[in-house]
Amino acid sequence: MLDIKFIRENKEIVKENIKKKFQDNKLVLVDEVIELDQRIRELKQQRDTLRAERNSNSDKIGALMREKKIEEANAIKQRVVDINNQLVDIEKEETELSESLNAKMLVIPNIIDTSVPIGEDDSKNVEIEKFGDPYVPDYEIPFHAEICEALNGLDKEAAGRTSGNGFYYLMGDIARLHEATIAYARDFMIDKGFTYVIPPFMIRSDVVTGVMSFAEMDAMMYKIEGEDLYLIGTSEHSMIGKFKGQILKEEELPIAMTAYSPCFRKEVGAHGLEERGLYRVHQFEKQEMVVLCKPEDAMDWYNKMWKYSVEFFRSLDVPVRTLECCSGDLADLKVKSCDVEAWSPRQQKYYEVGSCSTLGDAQARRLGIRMKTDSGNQYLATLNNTVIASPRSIIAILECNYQADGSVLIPKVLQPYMGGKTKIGK
RNA sequence: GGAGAUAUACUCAAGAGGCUGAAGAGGCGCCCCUGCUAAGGGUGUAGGUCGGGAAACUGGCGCGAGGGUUCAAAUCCCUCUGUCUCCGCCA
Repeated sequence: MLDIKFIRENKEIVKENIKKKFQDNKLVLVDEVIELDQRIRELKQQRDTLRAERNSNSDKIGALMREKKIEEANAIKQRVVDINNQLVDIEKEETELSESLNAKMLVIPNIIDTSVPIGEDDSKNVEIEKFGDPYVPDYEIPFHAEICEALNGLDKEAAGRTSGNGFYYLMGDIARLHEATIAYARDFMIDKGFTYVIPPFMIRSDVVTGVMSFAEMDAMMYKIEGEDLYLIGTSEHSMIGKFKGQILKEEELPIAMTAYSPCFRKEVGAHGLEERGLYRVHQFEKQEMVVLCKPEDAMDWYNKMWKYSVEFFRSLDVPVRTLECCSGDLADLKVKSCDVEAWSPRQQKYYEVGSCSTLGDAQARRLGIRMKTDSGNQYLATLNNTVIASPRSIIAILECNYQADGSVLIPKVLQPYMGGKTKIGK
């Protein structure tokens, strides 16, 4: 969400930005928003003048009542009743226009960074850099679910019976590997100076609607029946919700947190979950980075954060690349975003394991997250990035460490989290 | 889940329909005394947020949130939420 003042003063920039995102159908919104804003401010003036008159009259009534001048007081009362009647209409129009303004403001996209490549859809995303050698062994690597099953580590059939498609039982060393990656990710981020946080895994509807659109909500969120609670789709929901409506002190910033949470997603419209796999499932666990900082520091944090992801996967010996999101593929709230993709020696291509984004101050403006400064309050920048999402991430570990004999070597950094084990299988 | 208490500005805290943008204190500024620390006295000061204005200034809103009653609500009524205490239940 942009600042209405910014739109007023930078109409052309906002329009240009919409074009860059190939959303020309939204161009009309800019002028509509400016007109609405103009009209609303006029109404506000009228409303406030009337209210001021009412307030001063009410004071007079109070004074007259004390002096027991009932007649005079009653005459003024009638005047105030008239004012109140006028106010009803003005306030009604103001509310309607404000709602309309707000709805339009929500869909005007955030101003993207000048460095964002221009392109219509994800086919125009740009590979930025590769890290590590995308190695392909001379023996065949099975599908990850088959590796797991061969190691007695996965039962999707049973999960299908208990919970349906998109669920899984992880077992034995595979379950332990899953948990080890999360624990290692947690400690990795703590070492980088991030504060470890375990947030609520369910949030109320007012928080949900604050952090996402209704369309996203329908497609992602599970609702608890009979309660005003939703299962979180990512810890970002409760982590950003934590600060909703808060005014922070400048000296508290930046706030760099690494949150653990299970994540629950309906994945409606994901066109059928990949049945045998762990790639897209309804339930997974994630270690996340969430940063709140001053707007001027956002780009530094952004660059730091995606590099942490790269460093993290490289410490597991998984080759990765960074893929920058082009303008058309960038969500409306985002200023800049890139995916970190892991190498799959089986498919011989990279696939997404994490996503790093800076939202500028748009998310904070929407949620009222501010910082107190000497010259008034300022909206903060918010950023988020995946450290690791498992079980998706263990696909990379399994494939990259698969041996010809069917066993899987455990990356050195994970071994302490696996009780010293160096491999899974014989 | 039951019963009760409570929610006021950076903090503590008064307030019970109009004279309250909100006493008082801490805090903060300046001055004095003392002087290794701690403390004491005097004096001054602001207050959140959204509009209008070049500015001085000015208006609205605002006392957990949302509604309602009233000419007028921090104060009365309703709903919701958080926190605390007790009881019950349970990882």
